[in-house]
Amino acid sequence: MFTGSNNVTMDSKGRLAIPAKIRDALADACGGRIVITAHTEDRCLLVYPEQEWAELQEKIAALPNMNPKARRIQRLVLGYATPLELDSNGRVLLPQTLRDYAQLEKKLILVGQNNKLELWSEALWNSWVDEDEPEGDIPDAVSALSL
Amino acid sequence: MFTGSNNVTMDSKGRLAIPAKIRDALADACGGRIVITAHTEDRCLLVYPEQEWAELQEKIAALPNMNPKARRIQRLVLGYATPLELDSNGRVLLPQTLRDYAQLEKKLILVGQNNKLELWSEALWNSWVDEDEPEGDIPDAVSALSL
DNA sequence: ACTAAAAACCACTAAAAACCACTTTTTTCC
DNA sequence: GGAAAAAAGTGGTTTTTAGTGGTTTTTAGT
Repeated sequence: MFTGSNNVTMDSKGRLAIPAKIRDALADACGGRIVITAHTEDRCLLVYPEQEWAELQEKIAALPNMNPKARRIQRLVLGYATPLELDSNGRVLLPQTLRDYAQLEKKLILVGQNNKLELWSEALWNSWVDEDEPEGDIPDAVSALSL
Repeated sequence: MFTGSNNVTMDSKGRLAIPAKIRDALADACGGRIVITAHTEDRCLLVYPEQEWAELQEKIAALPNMNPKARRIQRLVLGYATPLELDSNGRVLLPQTLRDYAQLEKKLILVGQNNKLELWSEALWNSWVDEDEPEGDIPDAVSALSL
């Protein structure tokens, strides 16, 4: 399980060093075989261990694709999904299209989210943290929460 | 299965180099024999392995063609469908009518969508990605999703 | 038969992948 | 607490492969 956040840096070739602790967790979870894709609701990337991804991929592929909302999710999630492996120094090379989608530059934040990780541009992460509370319905499960 | 997206360029003759990884996947799936046609809901092209296309073609042909929506789908999908082969350098030559339909210029994006690929003009892809969320019904299967 | 366009072929350039070396930080042992 | 060793992170170099552009040959149409 992944928790906690890390500052990471992307070099000029788009290589990203995975922090050693997360690297170990990934080695346990999936032998370092991961899939990175787009988040549909925010401009950030999702990092999945291979098996986690396989389950999600099936669910997404099964959505009714004449529905616009479902088609949007399919296009983005399947369309950006890229299997990646760590190089000999524990780095991954992020494809240009993923860098573009999440507006990644040098300074990034890698955020643990239990079964996956999120990868944000530091600037977008900070402005998301500063954002006002979202409007709209609050599900019962959220109202019932007690931190 | 096709996932992930690639920047590709079309040269002045309308030739399009298929990225090596996708080329390999296509070689497995269909020996490089593909069919390209129009997408009915967006101005982009669909790239199918031969067998996938054969199945789809039957379904489309079987639609009730007194219905306007069905007739539209038939005209576009069957009408633009073109079998193509890769040249010795792994490129396909896109017919002018397909280029026109999808407003393809030099810079394109090739997007994996599991059993097929989508080919977009980079400009149209970017404006689609930036578009607001679609209105309308959200299927239960979508609401229940958790990325 | 001649012209024009399209297909096949060939050569070069550029980008990606693998490799290697160095710097900095952390940990352990004295 | 300090020094040494190990691990982690960073950057650059080389090699290979993929992508790009141009040239020639064939085919088809007039």
